[in-house]
Amino acid sequence: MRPLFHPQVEDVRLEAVLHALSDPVRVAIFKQIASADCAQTCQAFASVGERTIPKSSLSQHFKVLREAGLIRSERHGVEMRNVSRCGEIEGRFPGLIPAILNAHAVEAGAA
Amino acid sequence: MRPLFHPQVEDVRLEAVLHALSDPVRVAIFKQIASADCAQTCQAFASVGERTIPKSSLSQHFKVLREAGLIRSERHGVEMRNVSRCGEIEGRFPGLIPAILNAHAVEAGAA
DNA sequence: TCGATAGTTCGGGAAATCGGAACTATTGAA
DNA sequence: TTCAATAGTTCCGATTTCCCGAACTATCGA
Repeated sequence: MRPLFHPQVEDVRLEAVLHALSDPVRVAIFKQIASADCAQTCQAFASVGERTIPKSSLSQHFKVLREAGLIRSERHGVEMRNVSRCGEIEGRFPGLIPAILNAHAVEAGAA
Repeated sequence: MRPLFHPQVEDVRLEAVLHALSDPVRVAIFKQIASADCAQTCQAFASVGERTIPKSSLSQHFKVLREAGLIRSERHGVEMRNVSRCGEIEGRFPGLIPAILNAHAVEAGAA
């Protein structure tokens, strides 16, 4: 099991961020992590909306979010704790994440 | 040749917008269309940076941007004129496009 | 040491992407 | 008109990426 890779803030690529958030499951995960006041485990997302996500897929989704620089994952005992890196990204791409989260909210509200 | 499809503003999906802009060729195209003061033809993007883009791929890229609601394409004689729909999208997802274009500029500047 | 839990990795089938070749639409000559 | 040229689109096969079940790894608590 190779160690988890987290890019430095200055290496975060816009392309990777947009790609990571262009998937409904991943935005849902990211949104919850970004708005939670405590770290979220992967397990917490075994189902998103009505869909059940197999854990291999879930693991891949977390990897994409992590390697895009959107979240930070740390092992604590048997589980993984995920926190958002919104603050750091805000420094690099001001307004980007808030605008995306807001757009997501607009869409959910209007639909 | 089926007619070009343009979604209504209220049908523009965040997911589609982010996906469309998560490709380097497409952001480059969109950025130029968004900042141009006159309509751009597809032909104008036969090469992006150093790469030469085959026209079948170019056509697909324009289709993705168009169906995501980011640009409007209109046939004028033998050529296609493309303009951005930034204004409309700003009404639906405030701040989203400016934040993405700004992030793109940041990246190009820092690299 | 064993069993349980939480994730990761592997591998094969499904879906999206790329690009060359053929096709369509429009214009401007001859 | 017909023909050639230009600008895009569509088709289709090859490559790449994505999805998810099965097997594997790591850590903890009996």
